[in-house]
Amino acid sequence: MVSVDEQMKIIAKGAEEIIEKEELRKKLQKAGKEGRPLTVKLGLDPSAPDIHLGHAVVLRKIRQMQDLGHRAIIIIGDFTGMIGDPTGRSKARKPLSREQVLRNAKTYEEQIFKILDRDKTEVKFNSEWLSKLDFADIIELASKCTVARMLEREDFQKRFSAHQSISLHEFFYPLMQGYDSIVLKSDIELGGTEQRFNILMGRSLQKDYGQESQVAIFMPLLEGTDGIDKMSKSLGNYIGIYEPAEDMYGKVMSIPDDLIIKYFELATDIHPDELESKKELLKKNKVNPRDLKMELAREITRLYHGKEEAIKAEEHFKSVVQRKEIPDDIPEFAVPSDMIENGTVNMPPLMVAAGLTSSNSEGRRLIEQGGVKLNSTPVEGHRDICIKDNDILQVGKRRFVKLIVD
RNA sequence: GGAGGAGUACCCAAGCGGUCAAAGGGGGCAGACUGUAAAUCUGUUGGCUCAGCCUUCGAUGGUUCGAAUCCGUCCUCCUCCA
Repeated sequence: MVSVDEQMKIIAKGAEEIIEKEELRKKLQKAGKEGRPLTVKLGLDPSAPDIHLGHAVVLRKIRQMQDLGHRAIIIIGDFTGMIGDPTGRSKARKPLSREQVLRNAKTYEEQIFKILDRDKTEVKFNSEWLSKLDFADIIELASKCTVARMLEREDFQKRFSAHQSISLHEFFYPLMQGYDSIVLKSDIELGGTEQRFNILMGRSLQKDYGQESQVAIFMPLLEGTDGIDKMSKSLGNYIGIYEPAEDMYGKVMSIPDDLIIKYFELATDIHPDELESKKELLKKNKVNPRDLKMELAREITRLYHGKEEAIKAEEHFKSVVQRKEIPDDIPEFAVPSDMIENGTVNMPPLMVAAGLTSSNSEGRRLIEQGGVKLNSTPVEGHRDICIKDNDILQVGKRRFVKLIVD
């Protein structure tokens, strides 16, 4: 069994805030003595089913706790999903349809086990208990929270003072999420910082229902590859956990240098001591940030694709990006015979046909800018370009096609 | 229900009768450089059979030699009042 101090250290790595640290220590001590695991709860809102490294921050933290012997309960908020979390919203969310929720939930389930330990995880839908509450139960639950307390929330506050509508049922979102904690008797609940209100509600509700309060652990938001905004699919700055190893590696290499440590902290499972030594190396300029970033890219890729794939992705990066070589496995494109005339070809339409560009004009521009290469030689002019079987056509740094000519 | 305002390219945003394929910024892409697909610098960013032509400024119908710009109708969004 790992010592309590060591556990505290690992759990605290990267966490923005833990409420309360001392309670956590006591829980860990007690659990250690009784030889039982702690129950860690994470609620997932079934509205965005594509998991990227940003979502993975909390999941990784849970995985770290699982590796310390604790167990996780993942709540798929199928019932709460019908209300929609009002957090950060300036308007009431559109409720999701029943089918939509179920479909998303299923996708989630498939994805989370790329990170979590299946043997130490239980997945539950909160409709299981929430749909069974009768009106008297709901009144009792609602009596535990005052209107003033509810309105403390910044998002409600704003909407209220701006005279925007807040439906009563939106007040129930935090209550329901808190009720989940009561049913599960959770010891710890994890969430992003934006979950502060909801998770703290769980703490006070558990106390009201005669339970020991859960410890709240808040994880910070992870910035996307642009280094500015939080990672999100709609901003296009995300690294999905299902992306091919090469893309994942490359995308990590494209993050700004000053995010390297944060990524190590939040997107990998490396030990806190190791993290410290990396910080130290970087601070004292004892390491080239590039090398550290390559290590990061390898580590993240390894987590989702395994060691072998990660090494391959690194090799690919070194050869294609650093040494500007041509990779081995290039997709082939059979050039339609009607595009060839006396062994020559009109280049822009060929690039469109091969899926390298989206219009002839774009292709022309790229050629003029020297971004198109045939067998490593920049293409000059658009028409009457000689091609032969097995020629390598390259657009930009990393789009390649092998031309097949009969 | 009443009164005003706004809808412009991937996004934000200027333009308010011709010189507008439409300023500027962001983002994207490419090139150079480098210690990286970091940073920095430069170029580029509707389409085509490309010194020319075609289609675009919420939709539609007008006025005009000529409209993103003026007028009518419609749609969507915002603000204020009730």
